[in-house]
Amino acid sequence: VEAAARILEEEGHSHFSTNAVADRAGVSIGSLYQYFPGKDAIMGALLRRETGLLIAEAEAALRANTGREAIRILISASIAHQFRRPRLARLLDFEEAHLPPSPDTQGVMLLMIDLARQALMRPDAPRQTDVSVAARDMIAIMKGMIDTEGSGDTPDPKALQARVQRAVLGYLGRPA
Amino acid sequence: VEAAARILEEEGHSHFSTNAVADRAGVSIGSLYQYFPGKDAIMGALLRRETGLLIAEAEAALRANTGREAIRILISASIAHQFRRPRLARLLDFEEAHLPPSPDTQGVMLLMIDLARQALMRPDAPRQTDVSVAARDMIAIMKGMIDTEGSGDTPDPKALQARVQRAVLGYLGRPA
Amino acid sequence: VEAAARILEEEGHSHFSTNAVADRAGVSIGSLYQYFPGKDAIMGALLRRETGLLIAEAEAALRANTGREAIRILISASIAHQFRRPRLARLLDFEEAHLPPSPDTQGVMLLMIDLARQALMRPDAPRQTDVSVAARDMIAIMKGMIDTEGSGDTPDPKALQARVQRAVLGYLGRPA
Amino acid sequence: VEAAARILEEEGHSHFSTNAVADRAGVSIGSLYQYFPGKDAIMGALLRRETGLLIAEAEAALRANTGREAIRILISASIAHQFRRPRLARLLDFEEAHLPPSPDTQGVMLLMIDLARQALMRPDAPRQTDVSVAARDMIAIMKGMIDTEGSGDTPDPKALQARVQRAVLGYLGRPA
DNA sequence: AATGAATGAGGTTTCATTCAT
DNA sequence: AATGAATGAAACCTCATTCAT
Repeated sequence: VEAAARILEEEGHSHFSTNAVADRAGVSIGSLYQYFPGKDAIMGALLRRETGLLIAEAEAALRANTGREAIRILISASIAHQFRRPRLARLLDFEEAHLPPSPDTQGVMLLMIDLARQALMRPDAPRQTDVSVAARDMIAIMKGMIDTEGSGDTPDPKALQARVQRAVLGYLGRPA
Repeated sequence: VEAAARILEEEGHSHFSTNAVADRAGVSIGSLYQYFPGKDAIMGALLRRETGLLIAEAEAALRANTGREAIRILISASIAHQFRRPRLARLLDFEEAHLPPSPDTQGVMLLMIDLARQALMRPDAPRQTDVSVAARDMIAIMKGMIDTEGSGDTPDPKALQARVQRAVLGYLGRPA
Repeated sequence: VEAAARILEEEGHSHFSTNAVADRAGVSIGSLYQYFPGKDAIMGALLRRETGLLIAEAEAALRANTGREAIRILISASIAHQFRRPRLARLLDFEEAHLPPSPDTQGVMLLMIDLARQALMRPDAPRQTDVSVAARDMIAIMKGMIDTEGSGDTPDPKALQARVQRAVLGYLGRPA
Repeated sequence: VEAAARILEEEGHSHFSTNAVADRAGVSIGSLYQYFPGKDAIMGALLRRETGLLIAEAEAALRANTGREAIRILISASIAHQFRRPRLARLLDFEEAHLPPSPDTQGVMLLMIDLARQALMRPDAPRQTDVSVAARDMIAIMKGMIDTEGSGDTPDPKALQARVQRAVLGYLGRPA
């Protein structure tokens, strides 16, 4: 799985082949197929591994004391996720969107939206006309900003966090 | 080029092959190679063609009377672009981000950011500490929201325009 | 198709691969796939080609003047088929029996049985209690004897014809 | 060996792999290779095991009182063999014919022919011009009919025995 | 200028066999 | 004696590209 991750981030989507993964991992192609039923399964395992930490951190938002705190956690979890392995995170984002839907892999975006919705229903959160739509927009804003910053070459997580919060709270605080 | 577009939006990335494009276009593969040096060149031409209208519409922002009007135009141009051919726009977005960077193809994002910057420098626009950063964020927010809405199945350009404006103006109007 | 035939008869079933066929035919593997959609299609084409003459000759039985003459024709067509390319005929027999059933390829045996039935319904043919069963048995007897002789090393079509006729007429002439 | 048999008859020739056999047998692939030198050896052992009973029953023909009785025994032994495990018998038939010839495995047919010859030399058997040829034809007829019936879906051993006897005795009783 | 047959590197996957444990 | 992870040749097939016509 780590071999797959490295190929994706260092060589890009088009060099991601089962042979390349086996080579990188230092095992034979036959061994690769003893642990994964096929190419997609490798992608799937990588996706699950990479999103695992994001999900775990994002779910900490559920245990926050306030809605604003929950939102902060969602943002910082997303930023941390993106900054751990920027190129990889972006490529996997695309895979997630274009893979055959499955509860296992397709769900990160939906889960994030759901967490956002729960945060927005806290009493201290800015009241929204349609919480579902607001949650979706919120995640979309975060994603857009974090992805864009991630592709730049002078990433600054601290500053990014401040700006994303500004955007999200600006959106939420403004009447629809 | 139109054949390439149709294959992408109807059959997806994995069916996009030079032979398929030639077939769709009703010409021989040989002829295809007399007009394009290779597969990437076809993608590039499509990318330029598709972003052409977006750029033209977005540049109308330069001729707006006010900064707010310019921002509205940038947003509506982006939404119109996305809604013209939703699937195609999303796929090309990915290609744009992952193709070998070239001034020709990678430039749309940069151009949009530049237009946003000019809009933010109008006297009536909300004053920003760092106009370049704000312009980049603004475009990132737009992109994020428009892309996400585009993947849903009940797209509503009018409502989307309102929400994107809410997000952008919310961000811009809030102190950094 | 001829390359496929030669591989089967000279090297056997286990050496029959798309690469081997392409090699034998003196073309690249890519070219092979421009003419056949897959491995099975090559087998299918070979099967049709090889059984074509058998069927044509066997159908001459329909135009025979008497039932006995029709039977003679069925036998001689089968023998001629087997003696043209003995090993190939035997291997294709197996393929026919084990390929996914399709009217195109599965039908030879059934067609032969049907022709036999029509022959048995001629007025001069030995009367049978159950013509369908007799026809099936008749073809089975022919097949068994011709296959066995074909795998020997001193094949003698003339003598074989006489013996198969003896077997078939012996069976038909004997009360059930 | 029984695992091999089950795979062949339940899943067919294409699922017959050493790993599958080991799995079915509930042993490791390593253990399999301690008892059999290779894949072919497994096939060979199965072939010998399956033909063992056929041979034993067929050899009872030697102890029959009359030639006609011996012939009846040969036929019923063959039918019993086919009906015990129809699909398996047919698949092994093919293997037998296409494996590298060896006295061990290729011999069943020859043995049957020899038994038939001995039966034909009994005083009460229909006199034949060439006993060897007649014996070979006799076995070929039996094989052809039994194999064909075996591939149908309404097998009836009793009726088949009657028809095979009719064919064999019809052949033997008719002047060459 | 147009054609499309031909090419072959390279992709995914299977499976008979080995060998360190 | 038993295990099963590891191997890699080889199978099927695709597709970007070339080039003689």
